[in-house]
Order: sequence, then structure tokens, then C-alpha cells
Amino acid sequence: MSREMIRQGGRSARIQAAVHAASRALLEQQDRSAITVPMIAERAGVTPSTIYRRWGTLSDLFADVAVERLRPAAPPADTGDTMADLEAYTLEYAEEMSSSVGRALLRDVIADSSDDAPMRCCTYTYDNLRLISDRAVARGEAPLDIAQVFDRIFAPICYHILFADRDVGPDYCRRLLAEVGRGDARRGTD
Amino acid sequence: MSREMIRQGGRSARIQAAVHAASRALLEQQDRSAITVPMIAERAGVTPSTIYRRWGTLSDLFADVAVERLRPAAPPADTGDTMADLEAYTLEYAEEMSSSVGRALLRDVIADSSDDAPMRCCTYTYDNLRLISDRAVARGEAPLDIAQVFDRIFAPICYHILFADRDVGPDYCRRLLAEVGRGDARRGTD
DNA sequence: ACCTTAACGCTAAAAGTTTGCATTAGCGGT
DNA sequence: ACCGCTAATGCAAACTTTTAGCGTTAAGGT
Repeated sequence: MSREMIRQGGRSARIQAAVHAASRALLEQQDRSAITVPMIAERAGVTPSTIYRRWGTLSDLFADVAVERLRPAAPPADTGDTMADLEAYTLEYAEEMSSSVGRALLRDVIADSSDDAPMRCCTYTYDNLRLISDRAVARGEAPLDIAQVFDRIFAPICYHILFADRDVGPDYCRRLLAEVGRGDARRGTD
Repeated sequence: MSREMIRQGGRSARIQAAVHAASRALLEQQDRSAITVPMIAERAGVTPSTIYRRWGTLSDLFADVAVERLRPAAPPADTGDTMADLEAYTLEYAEEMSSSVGRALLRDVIADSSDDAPMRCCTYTYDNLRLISDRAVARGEAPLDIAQVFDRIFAPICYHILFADRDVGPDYCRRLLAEVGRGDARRGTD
């Protein structure tokens, strides 16, 4: 969306930061259905037309903000044990996403009109899993089967969060992890 | 949303039907970002304020329409073989949802501001799986582990459709089915 | 330092949304 | 079958949001 802009430095970047910050601030205070483009513009010290031109719709702006927030701040913890790494990362992911703000982020990302935002969000998870896998290989262990981790662990977690049909707690996550671990969780990347 | 209305008969129902029909028609012709409430209202022969009052926002109206379209028209096919029933239903589900209109429906449902639409959509799938399972029991077989079918088959399918990170074709679905079948796919409902 | 042009601010017009009031038409009670 | 009650609709005015044109500013390259 605003990734492949031609102008990236200076004012353009400052405005993007201001708009993102204003969006985040408002999302924390009010219900999203009460937030409007002019509100964000005023708080960011920008005219509404700038936002309309750069992001098009409120949904796309929120998707952009959500992707930004979903971008991992720190790499997954390195415990020295691959399965422990995976468990820690999974539990953190589930806890973060199943919160009301996390669920909103997920929905914003998925509502993006282009397929760009959801795919990028997916890539973040992939990169983290890849990192855990690479560390395993560096220790002489077999790599993680990342595709299977997506199918068996992260997909169910996201599904239940998005469809709100069941609670996604640590116990449930550990069961998913155990089912994968019990089988052939590692056998090379697809 | 419009489910628990007090008035259900006569004019109210006619208007709901007209608005739904108008929405569906417009969704087939134009990009959803180009569709507005006044457009739907005109096509349905209704004033915009009626739509605003009953559905609130365009997203919620679309979610309502999507749930309606997702409601199963016919029960899943009965082949006499439980696993064949499950395969047929899964492939049909995946094909329908991975199409561009299907994906849009899924996104509309998930974007619903209340958690009502996504959960109801989920229930439709559950009911269909339950039907397949019940038929299995009637034949003296073990029931389907529905929770596992959700986690191992439908969740991955929906995840990949929503995040657009990979293609969801019959081959992929059959692999998911095989992995469940190979394991303990039937062991009672959670 | 200069040139090109993407991006912004401003403003006015267009479109969409909200709201109050009058009217219509389900629904339950008689 | 009729009557009263009120949810639901239509209409129209007030209000807000969105779009579009135009001049200006400031990145980024030469």
C-alpha cells in the first residue's frame, strides 16, 4: 500500500508516522465504528484529503496500521530447544491475537482490499518460524516442517479467533503442539 | 442482526429480501468498494434511511447477506461411506470458498462488528459435519471427531484462503484429508 | 545549486449519513 | 373481524464525509 511509495524520506515519512500514531491512539480510546478519517487527520495535524489520497479508505489505512503493529518487534526467544522455542512463540502469538485488540488487528488485515496486507502478515510469521528452524539446523537438528506448523498450529488458532467459535488458551495451544510433536513435525520444509 | 427483529412477517420481510437481492446483484456487477448504501436502496426500491436504521453500516449489511448465502442450500451428499462424504463436502467447501466471490463472503462475515455472523457461519459447517457424523453412527460406525476435522481440515483451508498465502486446490485438500484419515480421525466428539 | 514532479494544503462541490416527524402496516387483544 | 399499539418505513432537512481542482512545497536526481 504505502510501501512502494516513490518518496520515502522526510515529510512523507513524518506524515505517515503521524497518521499511524493518530490511528493507534484513537483505536485505543474509541470503538472503531466511531472513528472517521477527519478525526484521524485532525489528531495527526494533517488535512483529510492527504489521508484519502494516500490510503483511499479507512479500512485500508487500518490494515496498514495493523500490519505495522503485527511486524515482530523482537525475534522469537532462543531457548536452545527447538520445540520449546516453538511452544513459546505459539503461546505468545495466541495470547496476543486472541485479545480483543489482536483480533481487531487480524480482522483489519484480512479486510484489506488488496491481498497485500494479509500476505505480509503471514510472511512475518513465516520468517519467525524460519528463524527457529534455522537455529535448529545450526545445532545439527532437523529443520521444522513450516508448512505443517502453519496447517496444524497457526491455522487452527487463527480460525478459532476469527470465527469466535471457541476459546484459544494455552491448554488448547499445547494440545496442538503435542499433536504435531507426537507425529512427524520435522521432516524438511515441504 | 436482523435475525431477532420483532416484526418478521409481511412488509418487513419483503424489504429485507429486496435489500438482500439488490446487494447480491450489485456485488456481482461491481467492485464492492464502488457499492454504496444509496445504490442498494435505489435498486431495492427503498429509502437509504431504512437500510441505515436496520443494518447500520454497509459492512454489517454485507455480513448479513454473506451469512445468508453461506447457509447450506442442500445437506452434504450421502455416499454411504463416511470418509467419502467428508471428502466430497470438503472439496465442495474449498472450491466454493476459494473462488473470488467465496473469499469475499468469508471476509464480509469476518468483518462483522458483532461476533454473530462468523459464529453462525461456523455453525453451518458444524451442522453439516454433524449430519455426516450422525449418518456414520446410524450405520454402526464411530462418529466423526468434529473438533479435529475443524482443526485439521477446515481451519487450514480457511487460513490459506483468507491470508492468500497459498493455493487451496483439491490436491491440497486431499492431503489434509489423508493426514486425518491416517490418524485417529474418528474417536468421538471431543 | 537547479530542475522535475510526487505529495501536500486548501477550498468548493458532490455524495453519503444522520435525525426528527408524519404515516403506514404488523401483531396482539377484544 | 375489528381496534389499538407501536415497530418500521418514507420523506426531507441538517450534518458529515468524500472527492476533485489548483496552487504550493519539498524530495530526489542531475
